[in-house]
Amino acid sequence: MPELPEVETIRCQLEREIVGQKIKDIIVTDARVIKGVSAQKFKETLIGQKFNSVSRRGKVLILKIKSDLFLVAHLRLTGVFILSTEKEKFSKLVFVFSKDKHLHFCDSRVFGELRIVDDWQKLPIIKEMGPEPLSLTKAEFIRLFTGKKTKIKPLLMDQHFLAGVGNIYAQECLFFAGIHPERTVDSLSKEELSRVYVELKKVLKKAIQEKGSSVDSYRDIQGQEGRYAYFHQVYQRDGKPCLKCKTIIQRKVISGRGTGFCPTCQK
DNA sequence: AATGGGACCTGCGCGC
DNA sequence: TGCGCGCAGGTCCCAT
Repeated sequence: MPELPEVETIRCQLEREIVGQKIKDIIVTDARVIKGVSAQKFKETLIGQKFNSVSRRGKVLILKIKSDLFLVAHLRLTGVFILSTEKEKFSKLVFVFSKDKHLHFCDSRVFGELRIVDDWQKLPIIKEMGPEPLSLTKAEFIRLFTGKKTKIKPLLMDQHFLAGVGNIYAQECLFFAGIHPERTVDSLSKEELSRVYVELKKVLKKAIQEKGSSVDSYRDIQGQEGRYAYFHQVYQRDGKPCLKCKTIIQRKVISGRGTGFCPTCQK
């Protein structure tokens, strides 16, 4: 499932591969991924246009066409962009740039969405989104968390609170910070919060460097797997020994989400 | 204010 | 080998 590092990887690759490319045709095989307008209207609006730039806010991709025309993509759980002229599994829609340049939007669970907007900043998901973790200073991060009574892990994943962190990176950063995912934020000392800040940034940066975590269907736009799953300490490692202390990693559902943690390393 | 559960959707892993 | 069941998960929405 794509979180900030995966979406950033895709952003960067799309920027390189499709900016300046003219959309010659769009083939829609499953119109459910198009939100807000009909497939016909979607095609009419985009065919003949060029992508100008690709940016990211949280887990949302913003493909700029003109100052008042944007394609906004949310991959949700299983959405991927794949650059390929072959038939692709779960392909829902293809942007045709030329005979040898096709961009598929594939999504096995069909939760992902593509929409056309004239101002992406007006979208509720954007307006209600918390700050970018990689742009926050330590002081801002600590101020943001201070006084919250919620459990730390669901708060890290709350997009209204902090943008881009999902189930993988919330778990991984708490492992490195040595914090139990069920600790309430107001029980954390400044020093512990500071550790969460430092480890979150480290984990996100390292994951971007490794092109994300390929769990589920996530691939980069060339169809390559991200390598960060090799570095996972707790995510989907329940029943296995902790890589630091050999204690068996536990799994617990916290606020409805499966959560792995080391009962020895995380207090 | 904060938490919980359902809905959306379907591939996949598991048990038999 | 094949079938059926239920889990997983990001986000939104409603209820408590």
